[in-house]
Amino acid sequence: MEKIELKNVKGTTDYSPREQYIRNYISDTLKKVFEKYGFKPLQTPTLCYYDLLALKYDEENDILKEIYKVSDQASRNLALRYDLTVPFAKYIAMNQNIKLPFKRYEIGEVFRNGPVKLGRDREFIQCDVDSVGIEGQLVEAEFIALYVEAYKNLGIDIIIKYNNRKFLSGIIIESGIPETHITETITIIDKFEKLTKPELEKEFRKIGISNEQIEKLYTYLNMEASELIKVESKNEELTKGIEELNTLNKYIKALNLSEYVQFLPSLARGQEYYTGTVFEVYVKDGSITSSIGGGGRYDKMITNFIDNGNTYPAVGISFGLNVIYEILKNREEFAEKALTDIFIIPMGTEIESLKIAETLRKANFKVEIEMKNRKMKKSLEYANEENIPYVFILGEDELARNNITVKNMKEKTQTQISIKNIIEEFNKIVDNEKNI
RNA sequence: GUGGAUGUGGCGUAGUUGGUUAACGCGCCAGUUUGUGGCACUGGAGACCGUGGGUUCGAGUCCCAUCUUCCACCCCA
Repeated sequence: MEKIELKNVKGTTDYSPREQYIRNYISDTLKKVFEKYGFKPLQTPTLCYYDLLALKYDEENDILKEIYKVSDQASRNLALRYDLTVPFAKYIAMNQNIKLPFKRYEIGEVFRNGPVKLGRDREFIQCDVDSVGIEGQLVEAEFIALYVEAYKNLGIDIIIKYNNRKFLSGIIIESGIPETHITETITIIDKFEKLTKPELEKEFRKIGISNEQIEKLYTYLNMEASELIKVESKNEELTKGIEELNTLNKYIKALNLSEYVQFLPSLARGQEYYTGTVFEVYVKDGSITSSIGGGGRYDKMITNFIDNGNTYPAVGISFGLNVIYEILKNREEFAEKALTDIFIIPMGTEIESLKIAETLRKANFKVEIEMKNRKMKKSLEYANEENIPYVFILGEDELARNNITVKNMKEKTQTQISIKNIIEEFNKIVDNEKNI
């Protein structure tokens, strides 16, 4: 047999038990919060028809180049999904009997055949929470509350920056920039925080925006949330955007969320499909500069996708699982976390040990048994490396007295407890040590 | 896609101006007497020096190509 070189496909990674434990912890924590807010789990296939994924786009679009194409034995043109939104829209289109509003979350693998760098794989997990069929800012405020609670449960302090796309396109029109330049202008505005003023002006001028227009734009981009009420305009888009922002602000205040949010008039988010409120979540202390979550309202996308005459207003947010993992991985609680509670070392008492293991497992302990006939020294070394807090030793001596030795690895103490009352007596030991 | 780096046992590295059996740390395995751990000591396994060509009496060390990984830019999640 020929030897092949072992390596992972570019842009994919293995996650070790320790790493995956943390990743599971993150998604478990998030799922609980999602369900608390009434979002239901939805699972869609990773394998799709290529035509479904390409539907929204023309041949020129970059995203098409990033789609992994595959085919089956019948030569069907298939592809791996590149996001969770298209499958979500597809699900709604295929199940038009579902009652709106519909709220779902999905955590799943998506694939993009694009550039690879730190924190950006070609196969990665996306975590999306969306509601469809609800207009207005109430649901948006609830998404902010959800963000706050979710990150609080993960122990991460955040600040949510928000803006409104109608406001954004409104101020562009108000500044006298032609409507044909809205998208390009937004792309530049998105860099507002990153670039210096001269750099920005250079970019603006490149697409033909005059200095006067730039100045006008700037007065809006430097605005505070409290100043929005004062703005008067005949521009319908701008008026609507401001109205939505003011409504959202009202809810934010009422829900006591003000300390977690910040109005940022230059926030755009890349996607063109957003139509109203947009959010972006950042770590409060700024230790990580890229966003750790984001989302917004996209009222047209599903509507256009389904195209059956009904409207499907939608709001959705996503969580950056990878960057959350990067934040959590160095925490001590995970580094030293024991994945097993009890390690049993049988000394010629394999059958009895297995029975005891079953008893302990029924009481919800995570139990491992030494299966190799190695020296006790080696077994203890293993327990030590794995940070397993308790080792049970069952030898002929103990068995003769119906006892088992319980060893506390950290305190280096050990005592014997009776096998018959093993759960109670062990719990007692654990409780006592907690009190110390 | 453009530009720049990188590639030596499982991991991190050393290998001087090309010259006999490629070194070190960590890890791994075994032992330091019998059923007790994180230390120490002793011994051991493990590398076609990314791959393919070339130069040379001789290459991990020089040349060419190729791949891998990484870092910028671009683009985005």
